[in-house]
Amino acid sequence: MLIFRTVARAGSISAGARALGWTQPAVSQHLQALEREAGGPLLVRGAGGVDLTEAGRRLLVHADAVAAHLDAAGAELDDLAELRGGSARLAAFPSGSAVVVPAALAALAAEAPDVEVGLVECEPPEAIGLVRSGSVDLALVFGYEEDRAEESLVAVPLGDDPVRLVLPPGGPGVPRSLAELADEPWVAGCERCRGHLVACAGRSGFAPRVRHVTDDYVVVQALVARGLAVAVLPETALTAFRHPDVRVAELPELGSRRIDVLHRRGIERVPAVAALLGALRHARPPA
Amino acid sequence: MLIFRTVARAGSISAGARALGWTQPAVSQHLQALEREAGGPLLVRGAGGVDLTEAGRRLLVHADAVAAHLDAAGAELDDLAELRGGSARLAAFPSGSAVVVPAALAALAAEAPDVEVGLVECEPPEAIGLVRSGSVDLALVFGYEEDRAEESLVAVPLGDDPVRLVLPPGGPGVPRSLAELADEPWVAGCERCRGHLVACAGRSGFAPRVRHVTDDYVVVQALVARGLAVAVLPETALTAFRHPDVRVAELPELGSRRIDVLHRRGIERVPAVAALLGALRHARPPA
DNA sequence: GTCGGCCATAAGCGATGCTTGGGGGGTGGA
DNA sequence: TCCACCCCCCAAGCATCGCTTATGGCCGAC
Repeated sequence: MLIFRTVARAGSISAGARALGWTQPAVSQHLQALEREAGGPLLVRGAGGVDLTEAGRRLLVHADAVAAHLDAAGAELDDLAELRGGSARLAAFPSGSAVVVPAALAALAAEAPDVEVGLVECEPPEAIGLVRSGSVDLALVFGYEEDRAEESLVAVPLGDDPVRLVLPPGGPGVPRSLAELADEPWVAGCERCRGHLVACAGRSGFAPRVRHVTDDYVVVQALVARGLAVAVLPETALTAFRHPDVRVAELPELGSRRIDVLHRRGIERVPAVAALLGALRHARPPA
Repeated sequence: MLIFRTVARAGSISAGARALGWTQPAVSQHLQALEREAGGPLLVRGAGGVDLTEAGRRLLVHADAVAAHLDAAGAELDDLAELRGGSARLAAFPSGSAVVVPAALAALAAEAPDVEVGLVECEPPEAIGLVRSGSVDLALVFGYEEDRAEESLVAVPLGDDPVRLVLPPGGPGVPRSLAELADEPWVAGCERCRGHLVACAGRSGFAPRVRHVTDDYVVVQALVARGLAVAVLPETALTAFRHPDVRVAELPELGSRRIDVLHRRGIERVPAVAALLGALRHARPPA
């Protein structure tokens, strides 16, 4: 149909063929095929070119409209491919939303200002559900050694986030091992973080007394700052917010949590998603 | 692109293939090709089917529009092919316009009421020009033996139109040959008709004295009815109008004129034109 | 764990669709 | 009037395209 359009504009089959870079019989055959399925002649072959029949004139109107839509579609797809538009949706856990995501989004906005990114803050289990259902494209999640990786989703490692000890102010020095804190009351976070604490404590031979439960790292530090408990928090959470009164100690046995970006297989080839993923990786290079 | 549309509606490549009556790999390959020229993924393959990417959703909008235009074009072309619309333009000489054309148009209107026919009344030379330039599709023309056929145009014979002698009332019987009228004053018509008269007279050994010139057969008969001249007129003109006072005589040596429909090669396959041509042939079957 | 659905890949082969070569037809100029 | 050019169609050859069958990976459900 686009061939027909070219010929109609050129005024002759030969001229149309030249415009298309083809030979004249090729174009002629296409037009014959088109006329066959149209059920009647579309153009009258005459001296010095062709004239459109009424059917041809009607078809030309639609052919122009189709060509316009094809052009528009091509332009839109080009825009998307070259990041002059498009969007990506991201789910991220709280401290990641506070540290990694703003940096990544700022970098992405600088290099691709027309890409729109939507953020949903939620804990990893929910984030995984959102990725599976297609509600978001990427999920910034964390996991500990004891957590097993999500199958059927692609995990892009963004590095390790070491877990730190968070102690009240003015205490008696820094403990050398977790076992020294066996009798302290604890603040624990979400289920997975609590699991990690319990696992580490178990390796040190005790079961922590979890007195407070909150996954809000500001609340955790507020409690610790008042001397009501001790806690562990990942480095990232402490980067996001650091209460001036708490003391932070490194303790190798606390290990670290993995920070990954999860996504469905294949979606990483969507330009806007790829750009966001790249920005996230750049904001936190794999350790 | 229409394949993509089907798949997007069906929700999976396999379902789309079933809807199209194809196999799954065929559809899959088409989509890969489409994604290749789109420059990015259009759909994300996942469990239980595919989800559209943003590019896919945008493309789908245009694909729907394109499909709508294709459907509309198909419907219009079907209408034209089956005579539920369309038009044809006809040029015809005066007496033909008065006799053959109305009959043909009435018959055509009865069997294809939605076909519009435009009539231009003019003499054959002008009609031929209109056909050549494409201003009309068909031309009802006449010609005598001495006129040569138009080259490069198709002539469909509609029969012969015998030439009659038109005599004033109350004359002395019917002449047995044209030579008996050698001394009469004549009314002659258009150039070709006058040429035919002169040729016939020449074969009878005289040159007619042409006193009046008009190609209007009503005027011719009015002059003859008043006894001002004698004339020849084709049978068709006398069918269109017959002055009550003139006498009409058959004279074999006057011969006849051919009545043809002329058209450009190929245009007879346009449905509306074919219908009009058929109606003309039916209204005046070839003699 | 196994089954069933979904998708991708690979190989085979018929069909599509391009090309070159030749001929008919019409027009304009020598 | 004839020739030359341009237009188009037709036929044959052949590469490519595109569909098919067959197979394997992946995932979710029973």
